[in-house]
Amino acid sequence: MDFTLLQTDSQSSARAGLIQTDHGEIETPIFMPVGTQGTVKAVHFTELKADIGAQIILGNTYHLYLRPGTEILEQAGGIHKFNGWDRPILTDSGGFQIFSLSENRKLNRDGVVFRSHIDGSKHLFTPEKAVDIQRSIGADIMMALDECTPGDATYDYAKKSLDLTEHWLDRCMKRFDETTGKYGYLQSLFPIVQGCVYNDLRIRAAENVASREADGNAIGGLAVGEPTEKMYEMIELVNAILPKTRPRYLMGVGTPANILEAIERGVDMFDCIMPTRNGRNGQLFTRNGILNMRNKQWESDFSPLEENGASAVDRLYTKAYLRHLFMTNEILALQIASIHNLAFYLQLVRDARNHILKGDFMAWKNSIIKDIQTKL
RNA sequence: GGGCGGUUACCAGAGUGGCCAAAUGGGGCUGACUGUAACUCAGCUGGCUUACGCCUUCGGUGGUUCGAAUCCAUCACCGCCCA
Repeated sequence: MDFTLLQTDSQSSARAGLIQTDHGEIETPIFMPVGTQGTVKAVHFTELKADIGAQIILGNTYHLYLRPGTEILEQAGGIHKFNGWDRPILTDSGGFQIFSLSENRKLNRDGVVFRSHIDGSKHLFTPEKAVDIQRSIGADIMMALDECTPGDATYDYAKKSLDLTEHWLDRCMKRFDETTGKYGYLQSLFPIVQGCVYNDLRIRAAENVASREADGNAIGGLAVGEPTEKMYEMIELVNAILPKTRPRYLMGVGTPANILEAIERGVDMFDCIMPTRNGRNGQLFTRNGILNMRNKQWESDFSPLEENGASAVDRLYTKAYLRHLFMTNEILALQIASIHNLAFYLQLVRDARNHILKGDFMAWKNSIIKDIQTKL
């Protein structure tokens, strides 16, 4: 994997770049739709490419390991052959599930034992195994196994958590170096900066990660309960340390405003379930803020979903019709909302990139922030 | 004409003397969702009120009772059966 830094903004830390993988190029800043189980929920790949312009999507190690399992994925010849997505794929390691499924797991220095949310069976994930599974899945970008530390963790907990993540990182890197891809193309491994909201921990974590000279670096453990301003502070702190010559991936973030603020602070890659999950739950992200499509106010609003929206669905369907589809629990509602939201997100980062290249990123960003008036 | 059953909030439908402004489901309104156990979850859904609380309700009217959605009488309407 290669990264070319094309432009750095003169008034901020925003960057425009190009990632090259064996499955194609990724223009940064980029937003990566989340496809946990090997599918971006409710969205076809044809739409993902044509309407949305997705360049890379996510998968999840924990979920793909449980179903369909590595055996099937290997038989298929890797995730790309299995699901038919021929562009880059990034897999999260299962570190987020340590956070989100905390009721169903036990942590120790060796790894994490998950009790399956499907059948209750127990599964040990070690750092080595997380790499092995991701080799079997065949992601272009693999993530190191980390503990996603809750945003409200105490200093003592955050420090112990970081100790564990750093210990696991040693082992992930070692396993990564000892193994190769199974399907004839190169895979990269991104280490992850943790440290919660504590400056000294974040600095230590960023220095540790920077020293690995990985193909790219990630910032994790943000937007998990800490104040938004703290999140921005941590991004600034960490990006001052992470190498400029490598892409920086802010994991799991966020709202449109979060993404613009993070781009300003030098982040290149994003993923978040918001456009898809919130879309399925009736929420539309637009240039003029957030719309809850179940609200009565759209009942007889026959205007397009969004004037000058980024995708075909914006012109094909009216607000009143989409509201009707949500109210009647029609599957098409989920599809339209997901496509709209993802197209909005991809357009947002595409615009950001163009304005960075053009040299007027900050002025553009400030006007957008004003327009979207996100509730978060 | 006779017999039986029924009439409860937007709908369906529990409740058959006090713990009932009334279960539950649907519908409706609003909100939440940040590396996806999520087409999910939460609140509200008679009136006034931030709340406490107060007021008006269970087809109509009139009774019995300390107290009625619940018991009695009667009227109205609906359904089924017999003639």
